[in-house]
Amino acid sequence: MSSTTGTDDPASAQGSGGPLLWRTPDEPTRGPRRGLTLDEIARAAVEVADRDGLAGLSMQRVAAEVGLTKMALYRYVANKDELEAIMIDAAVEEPPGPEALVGTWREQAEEFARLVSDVWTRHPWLPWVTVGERVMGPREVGWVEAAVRVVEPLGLAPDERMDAVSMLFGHLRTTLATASAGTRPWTADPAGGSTMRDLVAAHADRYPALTAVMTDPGRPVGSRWDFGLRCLLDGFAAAARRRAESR
Amino acid sequence: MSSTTGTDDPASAQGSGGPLLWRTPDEPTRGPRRGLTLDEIARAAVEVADRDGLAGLSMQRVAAEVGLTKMALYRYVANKDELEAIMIDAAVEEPPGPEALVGTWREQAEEFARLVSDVWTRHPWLPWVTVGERVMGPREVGWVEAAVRVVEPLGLAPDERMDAVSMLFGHLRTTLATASAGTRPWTADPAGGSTMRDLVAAHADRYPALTAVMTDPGRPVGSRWDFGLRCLLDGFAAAARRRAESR
DNA sequence: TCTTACTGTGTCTAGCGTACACAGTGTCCG
DNA sequence: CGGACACTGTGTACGCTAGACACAGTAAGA
Repeated sequence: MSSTTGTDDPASAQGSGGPLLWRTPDEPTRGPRRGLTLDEIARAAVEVADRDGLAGLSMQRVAAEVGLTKMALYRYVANKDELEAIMIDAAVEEPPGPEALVGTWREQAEEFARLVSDVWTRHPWLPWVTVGERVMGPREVGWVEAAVRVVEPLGLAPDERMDAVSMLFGHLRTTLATASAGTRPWTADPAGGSTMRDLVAAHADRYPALTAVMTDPGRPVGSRWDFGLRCLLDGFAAAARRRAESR
Repeated sequence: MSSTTGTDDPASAQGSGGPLLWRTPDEPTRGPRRGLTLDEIARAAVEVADRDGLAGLSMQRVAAEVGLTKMALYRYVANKDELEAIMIDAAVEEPPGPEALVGTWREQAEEFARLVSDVWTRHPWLPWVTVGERVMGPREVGWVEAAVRVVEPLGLAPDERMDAVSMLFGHLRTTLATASAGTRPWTADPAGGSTMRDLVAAHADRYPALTAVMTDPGRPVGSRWDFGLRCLLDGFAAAARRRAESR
């Protein structure tokens, strides 16, 4: 049952994404050296995704990028999910440390949102892939840790703290995912670009409230981003006030 | 250029998801009658997705469900995206009319969230598929219309109204998408179930803030749902106050 | 009756993830 | 020093996907 089994599986007997993310496997003594490191593969995969999007990411393409056969990749990762796991943790880079976030909790939150936005804009596929049941890597957990630190001064209950962090990430994800789809954020959330505007205009009688909204000239995108984040942080502040009063 | 071309394509010369959602194509006079209606196909597709999830949804499976060959489906829809479009609009059902939402804007918002939650829980794949650049169907637009109506009394600017609606949908999506993945919402957002708890516990020194959060017993799920929505609506209220004061 | 438009079927391609057998390579042990 | 053996990378194969295309059959208009 110990590691003397000498199996082929790079993620031997552990769930996908498990050990590779959190533990450097002990190097084998026998056999040819590996031509690549996991980091190189992760970086290549990130590059492919940056260039061709998530849909263009295939074992084939990544293998070609690093000069390997498709099947040779399976010597490094157990399956595509695990590849995605390591490339996510490679793409998110190092989370901000305590020294990078200063000032009031609100200033820290705004700065944190800006930092996440930076990374997720550099890798537009990130907001799409960081949903659902996954095993997070150490760096990604580090980002969550940083977010929890930011909301700590609010004095919320532990689970409320986590909920607030979830909401913050969710908001950023929604905003950036739709923004990266080439659409204006607000038309995109459950809509689809100018087509939505046209459709609403063509059925103005059915959608009076939307028609009123659509005929508005619209403000610069910057103020939209501010509005959403401000709403959210105001909500957190209200929750904190509520909790402080009830105590 | 008129419709006398007599093409094979069901969505002739128009982008995917276009005409089928918003316009009933004129029935042909010649040739055999169709064995099915679009609605029947949409319902079958919804059933497949409900049963096997989005990953299990393929042209093959849907075709088999309605007793057709895979390729015969392409007589009804132009491609898989269009199939998804019509099945989304079939699954969301009729949006709530003005009579269904009464009381203060806050009560209406809470009721609206409950209604969306109902539908998205019945069809757990819906929160996942209603993102990104798409053409929305009439019913889906109806839900957005209803949401805009709800936030109208707040007196926000038109684009702020739309932003608020986007945030509301985004929040519900995040919450329900992660909830339907079988995970507790707060562990799932950027995490993955109990593994996250284990990982954090194993690296408590690296993640002190998270460790503090994780060791909390946790409240019932219901109060979590309340917390998030309350935060959001408090944020909207604050925005409305801000706007009222500045005017 | 003949033409024509339409429905549904069968065949085919390109691509996907991945299971498996195998050739080559390098190290440790007898 | 000579296997034995563990390891890396390759090639082949399978089942699946979306979709292009050619064809048979059917029904209505000219």
